[in-house]
Amino acid sequence: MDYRKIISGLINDPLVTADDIQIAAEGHGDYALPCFKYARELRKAPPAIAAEFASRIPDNDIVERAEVAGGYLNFSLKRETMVRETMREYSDFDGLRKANAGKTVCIDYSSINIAKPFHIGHLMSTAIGGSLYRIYKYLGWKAVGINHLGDWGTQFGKLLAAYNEWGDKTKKLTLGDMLSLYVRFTEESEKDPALAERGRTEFLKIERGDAEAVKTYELFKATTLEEVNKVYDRLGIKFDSYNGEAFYNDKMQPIIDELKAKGLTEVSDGALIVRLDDYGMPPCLIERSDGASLYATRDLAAAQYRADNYKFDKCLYVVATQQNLHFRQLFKVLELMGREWAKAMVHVQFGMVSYEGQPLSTRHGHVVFLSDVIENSVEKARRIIQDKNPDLSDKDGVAEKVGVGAVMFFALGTQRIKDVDFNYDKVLSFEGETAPYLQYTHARCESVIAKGGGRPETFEPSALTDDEAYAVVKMLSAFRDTVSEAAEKYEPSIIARYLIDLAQSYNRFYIANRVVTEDKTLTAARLALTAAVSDVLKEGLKLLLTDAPDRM
RNA sequence: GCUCCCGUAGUUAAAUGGAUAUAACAGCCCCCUCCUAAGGGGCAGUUAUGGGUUCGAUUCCCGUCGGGAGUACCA
Repeated sequence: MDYRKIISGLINDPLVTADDIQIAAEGHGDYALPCFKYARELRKAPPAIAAEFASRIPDNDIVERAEVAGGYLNFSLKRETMVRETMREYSDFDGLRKANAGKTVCIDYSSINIAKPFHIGHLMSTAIGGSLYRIYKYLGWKAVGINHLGDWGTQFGKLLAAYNEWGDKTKKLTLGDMLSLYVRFTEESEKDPALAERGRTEFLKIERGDAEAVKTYELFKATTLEEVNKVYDRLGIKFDSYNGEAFYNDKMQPIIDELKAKGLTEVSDGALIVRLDDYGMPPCLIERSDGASLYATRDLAAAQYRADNYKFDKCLYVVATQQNLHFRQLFKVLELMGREWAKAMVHVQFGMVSYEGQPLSTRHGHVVFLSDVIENSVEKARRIIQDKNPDLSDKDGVAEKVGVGAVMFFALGTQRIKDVDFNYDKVLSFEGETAPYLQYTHARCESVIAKGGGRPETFEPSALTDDEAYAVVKMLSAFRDTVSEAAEKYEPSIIARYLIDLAQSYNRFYIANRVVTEDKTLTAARLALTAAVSDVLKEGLKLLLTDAPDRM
């Protein structure tokens, strides 16, 4: 039910629209209409206007009473009606899903580099993108998850040279091996120019399709993906495409030709550029003076490929805020090329990740591996379970869910634009506004439901009109709008905030009231409320890449 | 220099232009003979700064200060 629309309809004044109705402040009923802005037009004081509106409201099934408070008109709903309606429809997404059926969203996220460690710098893109992927799917979109691999460039020639020189071919290659080979190559090639030259020639071999070189390059790629996929599996992250830089190698020329044909390019200092002075941006580099393609060229080709193959309605790039200029340039060039779909592209940016106040640096060893973070978090969860609930069955399974949840919430709990300084104290905090708190509340609900004999078939809405229960019902009624808003703003943290508020309201209810009592009617109603909270917590957490165990 | 982003309790964060700015963590104090205390309650403590727009500004606009990022052949 859209209460704003209903209330504005009851007032029935051309000046008052549904958007004017807002959620009332604490202790002022359910909805409120500030009447200040009508004062000029109606030439009356706001309180008088509020009183006038109040007097017009006919008897109805929705609004219990309308009270004037200063310049506000406050509405209290008929709680029983509100409870009945909310409990019937709080999790009904059919309308939304129908409206979104047939829409496609491409989400470029995680986008790791081959042969580089998977560290906490990749956490944000992976978590935000993975969450958005689930949110859009939940709302009925077709989502295409794209891991735009960093799998091309001269560094692979260097790595290949290093591997041929020092690599132990008898052992199974690991990501760690590749990292140390690369570091060693960088160090030794500073002293030995011949080595640097070998790196270049090895890369040429890959480019030209030399069978041996390509085979080793594929080994690097497969090895990286194999290790990284273990982390993705733990996090429940999925991709529909791993087409990365290498994939677009042969797809850039048509774009370059078109840019030239349309007169958008010029040659400057030997490089091919698109001037963007008119838009307050530095030029977009298309080709280096030696003829090689660049980042932007590849991304133009990738965008075209996605438009052609997925026919997206939206195309999201979940990439750090540092690359803001690159994406503004990219979108502008596409627009200048006349691509209608350019305005459907969004850079979903997020803040810098640092570690103990210092920027992350693979070269300086100032990194934290994501798998280590997850392992530490799961380990801490295991200790807490051992301490608090040693008889729990499937301790490892629960520890895994709680540990992973804590890490995901660290990434998804606050607005993505905020910079984050990674520290273990924060990630490993399991109290207060955290995933374990939400999981705990969910487990508490499930435990109560089990004690009460399961989920009731029917219940009496009038038994949930006390303040604590009603506050929970109001939270439940906001679930659908919350998920929609998170999708519209590309902001999973909106769901995280919401779940915290929901859990807090339920925990207050739980402390103030006994659910399972002698009173059958009351018990059924409270169990129904508990079940609803439990379901929303579970569904909501899933959207945040977190599983909620039934016991913990 | 120019462009973009961010400044809210000690700390980390909330708040479609609305009422007394809301939580969590840390601190102090309470609550398990009672459905999971990973919980609940209480105390204390905040909008960088100067203007402007508005009935009303944490929110919008301009300036200042502070922090971060980017700024031609890396991605």
